[in-house]
Amino acid sequence: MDRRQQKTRDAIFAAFNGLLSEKRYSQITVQEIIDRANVGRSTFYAHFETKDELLRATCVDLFDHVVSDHLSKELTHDFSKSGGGADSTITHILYHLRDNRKNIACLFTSDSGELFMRYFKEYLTDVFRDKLGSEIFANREVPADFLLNHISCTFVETVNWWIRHDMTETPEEIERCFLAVIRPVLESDRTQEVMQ
Amino acid sequence: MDRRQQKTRDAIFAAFNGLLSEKRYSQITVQEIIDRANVGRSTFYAHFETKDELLRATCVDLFDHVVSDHLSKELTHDFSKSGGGADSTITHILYHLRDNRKNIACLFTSDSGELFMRYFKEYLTDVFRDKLGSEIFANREVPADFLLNHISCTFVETVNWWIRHDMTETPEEIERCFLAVIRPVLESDRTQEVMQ
DNA sequence: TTCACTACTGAACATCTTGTTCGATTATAT
DNA sequence: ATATAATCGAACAAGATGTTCAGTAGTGAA
Repeated sequence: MDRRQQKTRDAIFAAFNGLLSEKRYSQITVQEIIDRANVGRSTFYAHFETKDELLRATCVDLFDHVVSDHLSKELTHDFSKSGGGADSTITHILYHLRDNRKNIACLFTSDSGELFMRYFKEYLTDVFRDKLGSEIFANREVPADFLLNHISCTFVETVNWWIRHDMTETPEEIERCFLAVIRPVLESDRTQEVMQ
Repeated sequence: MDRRQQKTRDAIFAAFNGLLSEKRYSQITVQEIIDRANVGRSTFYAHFETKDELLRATCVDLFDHVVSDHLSKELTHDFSKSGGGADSTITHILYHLRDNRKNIACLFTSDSGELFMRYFKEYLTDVFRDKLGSEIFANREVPADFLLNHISCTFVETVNWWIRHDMTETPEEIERCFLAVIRPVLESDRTQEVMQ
């Protein structure tokens, strides 16, 4: 990729991130972004069709950064009775989220929050679909995509709750909360299977 | 209240609802609303400071209409093992939601969806806090407000999933899905209490 | 009915935002 | 060195927001 493109893109991201920590998303104008990024107006629109697309791109970048390191691992282990704890994938993701607190908190709060959460959910749903063994969703009382949706929504809402608490809890405690409301669901059906 | 005020307010709500079923929230302008409501520009701003406030007021009206009939009942029964089914409060709320499908679906989809869901969650959290016995949240492995948040988020996400499925499932099936992911959580701790 | 309020009207206005266009300029890769 | 691609930035049309204000007309109470 042309260095100029990369530079422009980086400058826009940086400007946007800076602004995002100062004011609410809907208050940020394209004008402010290009002023701070020091790029021409037409250049901005050559890179992003709308401000929402810039937000989406920002989110995807962030998710990739936070999650990608752990994508190689299977996630199924985390949800099993024996899994979880300090070395689990989920805990690592939570640590990453806390490290990126400055960026993420301002995306979650204010009025970009809803969009951010939607993007986060969509991203996580894809991750969980790929990385959770399909047998987890099989033979359930509820439709597979309902359960998948429930798991990713619950994760995002858990993180959201954490951030609203200023991330005072440790990642381990948050994982415990998350698993406390997800595992019983997965196990309750397992029980049924055994009982059948 | 002055009849004129009420008339104006109703006209604005009606116009807004009509527009909401035709186009996305962010595409709707104040100009269109006042044209259709047939009120003066300054009148609109005398009633609502912003378009978002109008949306919020619309949502609250809707929630009250959908939920208020059942606010007198205790909700705790729904979550118990014996509760639920055709005569439960939750099923009734789901029926109401389906009856108001035309209004609600267009609030859920499109770009008002995120805001709508936030308002819905806030509203439901208040309802659940008041109407669920406090003992449900006591002595849990997870903080009470985490659990409360989880329940209301799960309900809203369940409804959201339902609407994305064009409400093809029956309210009873949806209640079953909702309870299938909530009850095991409430019971898993109960088990712990017994084991203690 | 009268009368003091209160709400509505609607045009006009300043201001801001978006997204596009285009000729000139500058950096890049080979 | 040169063709190519990216950027610049001013100018523009279109349209939205929110305010102001003088005039008009319902409303409720006496």
